[in-house]
Amino acid sequence: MIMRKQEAPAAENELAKAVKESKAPAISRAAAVLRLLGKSDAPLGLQPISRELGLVPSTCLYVLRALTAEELVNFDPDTKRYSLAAGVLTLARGWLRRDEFNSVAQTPLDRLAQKFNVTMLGVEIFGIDHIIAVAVSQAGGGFQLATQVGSRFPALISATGRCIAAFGGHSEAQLEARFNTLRWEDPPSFTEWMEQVERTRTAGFGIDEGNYIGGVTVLAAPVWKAKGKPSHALVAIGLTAALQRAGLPALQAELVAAARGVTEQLGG
Amino acid sequence: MIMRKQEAPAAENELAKAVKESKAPAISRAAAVLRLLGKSDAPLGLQPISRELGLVPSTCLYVLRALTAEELVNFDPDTKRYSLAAGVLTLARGWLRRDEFNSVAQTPLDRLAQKFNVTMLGVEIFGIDHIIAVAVSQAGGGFQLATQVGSRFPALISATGRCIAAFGGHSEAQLEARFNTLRWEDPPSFTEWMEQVERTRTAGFGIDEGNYIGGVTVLAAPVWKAKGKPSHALVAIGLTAALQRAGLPALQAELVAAARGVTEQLGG
DNA sequence: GAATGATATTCAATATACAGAATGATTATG
DNA sequence: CATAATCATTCTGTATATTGAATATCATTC
Repeated sequence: MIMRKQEAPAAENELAKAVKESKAPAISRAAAVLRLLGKSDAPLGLQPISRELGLVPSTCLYVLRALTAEELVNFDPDTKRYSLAAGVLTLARGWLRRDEFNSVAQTPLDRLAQKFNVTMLGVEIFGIDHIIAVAVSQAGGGFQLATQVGSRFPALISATGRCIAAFGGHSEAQLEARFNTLRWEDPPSFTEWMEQVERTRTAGFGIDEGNYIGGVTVLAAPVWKAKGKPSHALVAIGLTAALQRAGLPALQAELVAAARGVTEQLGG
Repeated sequence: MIMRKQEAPAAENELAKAVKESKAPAISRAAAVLRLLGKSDAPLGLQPISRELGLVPSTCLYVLRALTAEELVNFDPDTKRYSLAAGVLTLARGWLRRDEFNSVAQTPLDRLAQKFNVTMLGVEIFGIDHIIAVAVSQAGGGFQLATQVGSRFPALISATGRCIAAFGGHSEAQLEARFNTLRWEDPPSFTEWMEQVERTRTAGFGIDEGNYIGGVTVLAAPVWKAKGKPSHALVAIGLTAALQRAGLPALQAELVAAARGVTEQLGG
């Protein structure tokens, strides 16, 4: 009996390509396993992992064992389930310690969060594909948001997206293709959005008023590490109503000024 | 001409062993590279990396390329230097999101940090070898300490060490061997220390008064995820003088109570 | 500015990591 | 409780990842 594979799980195709093209395929597999375990809400057994990633179980087992030996993965011998281990935190700490943007941006983020009682993010931009929150500051203490560091978002979403569209040097065709994949709570039309992008270019900051999340306003100002495309952005997030009381124009001005300050400190 | 290798760098021997014994040696190499880049204060070129880890340059290059493709490593084409990339943050976020201890412990940590104006840590215990800070709370806002998540310490150091010695079920010979490798600012003798360990066993918490760091008092109370050895600990850190004013006995009692509460929530 | 040293990168032979089948171990089911 | 079904794990031949030498590229020194 001959059967064709019914459908390939999302992660499988990319991974297969990465494995083929790399001269160290085990590393691509390992990274895929780590990401899968990071996404999963519960520890996973060998089979679900290998199935989801399209890996041969025996190969997958060796990968998991190697990762366990490196303390990047935890193995529970009773349930035979795997999960991320605390070792990944140590790597993250190494990154935080050394990232220039992170150390330079933290102070202004804290200041603006305090002054305007908003949540502030510093994000790193990865082309037109996605952005990652690399620094967070939140008024009122609440430490739970610290875990948001490392969050990934589509590049073109919300206020940061308008900045990337405005300053990233991408063609309108590219932008539209990407734009159509986005999920908003209250989506703007592409032409509306392009107008806003145009305004972002002249104003020097992007604004999202309830598109991404209803009742929430997001501001973003680009930061340059070097000439060319912006490498990072400073982001302010607050309830639309509260922001209007706190003085939106003042926040806009200070956000842009802070982004310019960070850019200068980074030598951009 | 025949030459013997002069001396093996610290990391090299362990790595060589891990590579030999694993069925996925590329993963051990990748992990070693990531850790090296995490420790380094500046981006590194191919040669320094391969030299330090005892890897063949071409192999090392392939490892770095694979890690770069996975966005765990950044490559600067101008300087040809490698550094950690923000991808490691995303992994860490996956861990933080899902770790049971982390989510259960954060609230009591925040509460104690506020009430006694101390820095609170939640640490995960990795046998007699080392511990990793997995949660942090600090009074007075100061966000810079958030980057301390992921820090590694020797298991037997300071107050946590007394807990691990008291409840970990290790033999005195094991303990003494490890103890002798520790670095303290004001080292206790082994017999002094064993007395303190004994007291820790009866009191249910460990205390370090200026041994680890002069003028700083550290308290630690063990947390059990399952019967047997403690899996985590809650740690309070403060200036000795300030702690005495704030009421050390009260903090001790509340710390032990909090640890017991966390243990219960974890089903230990 | 030529020459030297160091570095990154490609290339071809081979030791070995990996795929797939076979075996144990464990859990579900009638 | 027996039997099936699923899962984790060991085993073995082979495609290939790794190695070490060769080449290319860059920086440094005289």
